[in-house]
Amino acid sequence: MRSANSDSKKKHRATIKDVARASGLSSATVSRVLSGYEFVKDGTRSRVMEAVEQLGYVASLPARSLAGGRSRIIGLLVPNLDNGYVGTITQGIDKALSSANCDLVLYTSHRQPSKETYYVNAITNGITEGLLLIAPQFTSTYLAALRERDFPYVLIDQADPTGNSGVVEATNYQGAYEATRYLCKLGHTRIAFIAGALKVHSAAERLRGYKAALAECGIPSSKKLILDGDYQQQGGYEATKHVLSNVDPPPTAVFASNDISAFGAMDAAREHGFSIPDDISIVGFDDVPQTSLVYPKLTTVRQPLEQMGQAAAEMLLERIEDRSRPPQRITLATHLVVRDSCTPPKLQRGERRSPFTETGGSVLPTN
Amino acid sequence: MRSANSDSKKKHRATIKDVARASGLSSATVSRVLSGYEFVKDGTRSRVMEAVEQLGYVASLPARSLAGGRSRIIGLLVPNLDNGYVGTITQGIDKALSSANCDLVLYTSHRQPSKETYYVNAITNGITEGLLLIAPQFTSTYLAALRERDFPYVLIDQADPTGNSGVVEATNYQGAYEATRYLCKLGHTRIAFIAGALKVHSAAERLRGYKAALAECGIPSSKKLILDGDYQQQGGYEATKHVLSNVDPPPTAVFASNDISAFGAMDAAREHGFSIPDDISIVGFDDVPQTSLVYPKLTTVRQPLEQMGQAAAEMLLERIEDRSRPPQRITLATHLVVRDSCTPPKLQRGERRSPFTETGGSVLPTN
DNA sequence: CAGTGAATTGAAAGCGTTTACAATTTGATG
DNA sequence: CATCAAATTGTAAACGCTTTCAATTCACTG
Repeated sequence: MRSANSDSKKKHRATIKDVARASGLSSATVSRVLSGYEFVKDGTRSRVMEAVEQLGYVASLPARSLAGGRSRIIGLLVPNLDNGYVGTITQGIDKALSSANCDLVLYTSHRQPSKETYYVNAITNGITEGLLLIAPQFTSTYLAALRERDFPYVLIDQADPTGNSGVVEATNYQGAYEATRYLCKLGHTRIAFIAGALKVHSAAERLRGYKAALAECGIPSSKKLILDGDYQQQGGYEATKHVLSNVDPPPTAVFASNDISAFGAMDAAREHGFSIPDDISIVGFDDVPQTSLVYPKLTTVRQPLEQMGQAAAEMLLERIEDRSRPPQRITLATHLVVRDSCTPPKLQRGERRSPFTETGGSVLPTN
Repeated sequence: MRSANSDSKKKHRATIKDVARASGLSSATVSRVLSGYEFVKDGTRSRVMEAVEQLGYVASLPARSLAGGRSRIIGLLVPNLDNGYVGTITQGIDKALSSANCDLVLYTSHRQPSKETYYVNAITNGITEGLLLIAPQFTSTYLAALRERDFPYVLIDQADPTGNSGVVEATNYQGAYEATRYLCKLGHTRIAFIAGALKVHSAAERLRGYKAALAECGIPSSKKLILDGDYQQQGGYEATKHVLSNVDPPPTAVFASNDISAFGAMDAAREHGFSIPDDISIVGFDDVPQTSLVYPKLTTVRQPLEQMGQAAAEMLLERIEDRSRPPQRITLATHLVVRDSCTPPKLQRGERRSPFTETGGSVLPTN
């Protein structure tokens, strides 16, 4: 109604045929030029490019991928978006993908809580060439379907029990070990541990690291100090609340399986009248951006989230190029980042300072 | 190589023809059933559904959208992902989209810094049915291209100068006005303002609100107290650093155009030896999740980010359904959320407390 | 029981690419 | 100059779906 073009005809976007016509070639040749085929005359190539430029032509994604070409779209399955964790990883993914000229489709895993398989079906039947999964909980359901389709995917911060998947993770065991050891060396002997969702591989590894460090420092690990958690702030809060009111004497330090639950622990400690770090030391895991926003700044184990995202995206791209390549596993190093949330414990009546007092390990300078 | 199927043949995913064959109908009928066409016999419908179920059939997205069907994919153009701002909005978008059974393709705007138009071309030629833009800076370039294609889109937290776009935003002017007024009523008379990137509409509005409140409270606004900012933490830090060292007497309060730059202001204030809120009050804008993580908890103007995302997604969906619908504009209310970062100013020698002392306005209870 | 319009289904034409396959050119060789 | 392989381009067949168009079937009406 409101159009008043000279040519009339609703302006259709340019198709490959338009380019072919404009350059006096066949659409096959145009396609070849555009997909970088080798055997095209230079003159032809430039004629095509000129027409493309002039018409503002961009290939239709659906058509291209229907015809078997590459869609250059990668799927990303995330559990949520509200904390920096996923955002930071995604940043890395985006970096790698944008240099490979790929786009990202976001899937949130809460979406079809029941029928995961259907969901995976939907993803793999889409325009997506591959899938990145950030710390998925239901690996078994997903992975079976994915592999059955021979669909390229990479797990981020989660292991595949069968070991058949591409995986990018960090040294969870080692990181937890170092953090716990750090607390021991500060003189803490009652160190509570807030576990993550234990079906997630990283959570189990961190627990292992915690126990190992305790053992090495000659501190018996106590069931009462190992608390259930779920990687959420609320969970960290409740666990800490519980341990402070029910365990006597209370722990002098809390090692939370991730930063988010460490934030919850901080809340609970303060609510309990404890000041951080004077009355209780707190350590987190991940080093999400918020760690240096909280007060006091949180000492934590840095997981190179952005790099992990980047590495995973690159791995996926390689798998897409070469389907035969066997699944790799990349483990990136974690580092303890010492900030302001830890200090040696106050001595209670009758307590002696533990023999470990030097600091050690691969400790990064304060940030 | 490793397959051992009875039928052999690399297992192709089921197509519509397979379903047709399995149900003894034509693919046209299957298509009709699947797209909810009205005039299909109940018996037919159930035969189709059965076959679909049995084969685990999911329609191919590329094929469907090539053929003119709906792809149910929405594009989202974001400036970045590292702060909670975008994440929270996206959460809302995701909520609305998932109830409409749509997926999300993520585009980051830094990607093609030079040729935006090409970028828009690429987006609109893709599988995307519509586009959501979060606070885009280069509206003019984008919008022209978008409108020329008659491509449905909605702006979030950014206005279109020409007023031809669907827009979802918050009461920026009003929010800034209330926050400033709140500071005035606490007794502050030297209130610094850290501006946002002024090409973003919201930033300009917030500045307007600040000035208006000052005027109403009879406080002359001073150029020296209006600082350049860019909505980034670093910018807030530098602006505050600057104003504290170069303006005498220094401001007793800082109103930052968004939370992120308020965090920067907090850093700078502390670095300058000021304690918050005793020596200086600070107010932010947005109410990102981090606000209650920082110490002291930040008093801020809450922008209903999640709701904004949701509203925008819904608006876009409507526009897609009915292209003729004129562009709407939704403005959601902001509220001042009082936390711990503000207090009446300490009186300097010779100063009198300002006449405004009651609190007022639409103030939400502390959180 | 013929007639009529609605309900129901099928056949086949695209949608815009990619990609065998085939045809034509070109260049070098003998 | 004939010959052969390589280089270059075109033709046309998919890809898997939606959607006209037409055909068939139904349910009534008169």
